Amino acid sequence: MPRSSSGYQPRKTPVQRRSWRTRERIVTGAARVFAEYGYAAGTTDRIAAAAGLSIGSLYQYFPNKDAILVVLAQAHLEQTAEAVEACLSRPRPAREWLPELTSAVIRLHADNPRLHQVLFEEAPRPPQLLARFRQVEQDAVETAAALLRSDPEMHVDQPELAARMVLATIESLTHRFTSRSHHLDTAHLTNQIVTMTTAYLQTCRTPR
Amino acid sequence: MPRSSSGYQPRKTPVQRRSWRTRERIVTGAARVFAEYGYAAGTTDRIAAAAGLSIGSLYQYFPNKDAILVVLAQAHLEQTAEAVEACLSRPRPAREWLPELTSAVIRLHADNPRLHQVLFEEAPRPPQLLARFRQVEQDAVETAAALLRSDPEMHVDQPELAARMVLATIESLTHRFTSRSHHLDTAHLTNQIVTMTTAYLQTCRTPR
DNA sequence: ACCGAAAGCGAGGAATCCCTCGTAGCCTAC
DNA sequence: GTAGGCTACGAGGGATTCCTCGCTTTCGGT
Repeated sequence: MPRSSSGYQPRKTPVQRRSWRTRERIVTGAARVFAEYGYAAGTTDRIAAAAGLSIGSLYQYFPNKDAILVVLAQAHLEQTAEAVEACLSRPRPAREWLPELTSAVIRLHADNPRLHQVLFEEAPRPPQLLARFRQVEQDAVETAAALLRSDPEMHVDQPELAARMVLATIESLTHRFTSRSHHLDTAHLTNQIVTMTTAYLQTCRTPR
Repeated sequence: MPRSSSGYQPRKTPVQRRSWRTRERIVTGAARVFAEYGYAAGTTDRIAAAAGLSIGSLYQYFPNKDAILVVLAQAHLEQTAEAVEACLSRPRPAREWLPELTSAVIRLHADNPRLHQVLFEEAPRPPQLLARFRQVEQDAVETAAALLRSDPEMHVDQPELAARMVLATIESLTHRFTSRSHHLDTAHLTNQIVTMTTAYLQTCRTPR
């Protein structure tokens, strides 16, 4: 728990080129430390050491430990939002965007599953982060629902519900099969998730 | 992190009736505290207070904080194993056991989702617990695969893989939709999960 | 009623951990 | 070249947590 002043804003904005690099070193070092030690044992001392930095310098850039975690989490969140945007921005049938989106989500997580687990499950998520999280999720659901509604090959009964289920399935199964070692390679996993969600969507056809 | 002697065995076995009740008070108190405060802030002091007990007495029954958590987690694990056993013990079509199993899993989690989240995601899971976890999972997969193989209404191509996907989907979606408040009531959630997994299984038919 | 053992008590030791603050080095603009 | 701000340092304060240990209270059989 942070004992210091509240807030997660950066303490000072770097002006010299040197300090920009230092900030980057802290963030990437923190990613390594959190992934290896988890949240609780990922101490600020360790993060500073991993960044090749003194503890005092670290606190020139971040007001507290959680602020570093927030930066990491937000980066992942924005990456995800971008991927969703890229897959769902233009209208096209689910047959096209479903495999693409699944593959993108898996790719985003295959990178460093343990870190994501720490960021979004183990660590405490500040309200600010949670709000953005929900927003990205809600946007994705609404966009996907719209695509389903105008899908010429697919007539699902309740697009909102179907979209939520499909997106939840993609993300949940991705988390599950990348975090623990279930020896399911990326290609097979993508295949299985696409099979499952496609089958589901086809079952949700409106009876006519 | 535990500073004390390693191991998670109970420190002493109760002999008087009084102490059996005390042990129970500790476990139920810990469940409340972990659910409310999470793992890190669920201190042994708080647990002792919730159990109406002094900290010293608590350590007469458990060698360290994690040992209490292990008891809670194992209880849930065994409950799950029983539910799986009850649903998959005798051969019958997926049409019958799939809704039953889904409903049972959801019922087990609807109880206290926050506690399960703490037990299996937030808290560190000792190897002993992880081993049992994998064993229960593997048993369930193998049993379900056997059922799928002998299912007269369903001819899935790779029963092992299909069973793993189905079970993973049931558990993952249950966790997801019970932990965060997604205003999906139990009945609808069951329905959706059954729809999804059934649709998946029917897609996995062996071409003949 | 008595006694040995079981159960209960809680102040405090030892170990971390987060973060501050006084000090020292470095860089850029002039 | 030098002044003044920007960056880096790291010992240690303050807070928190897990767990121990010496002592007291309660129980159950005789």
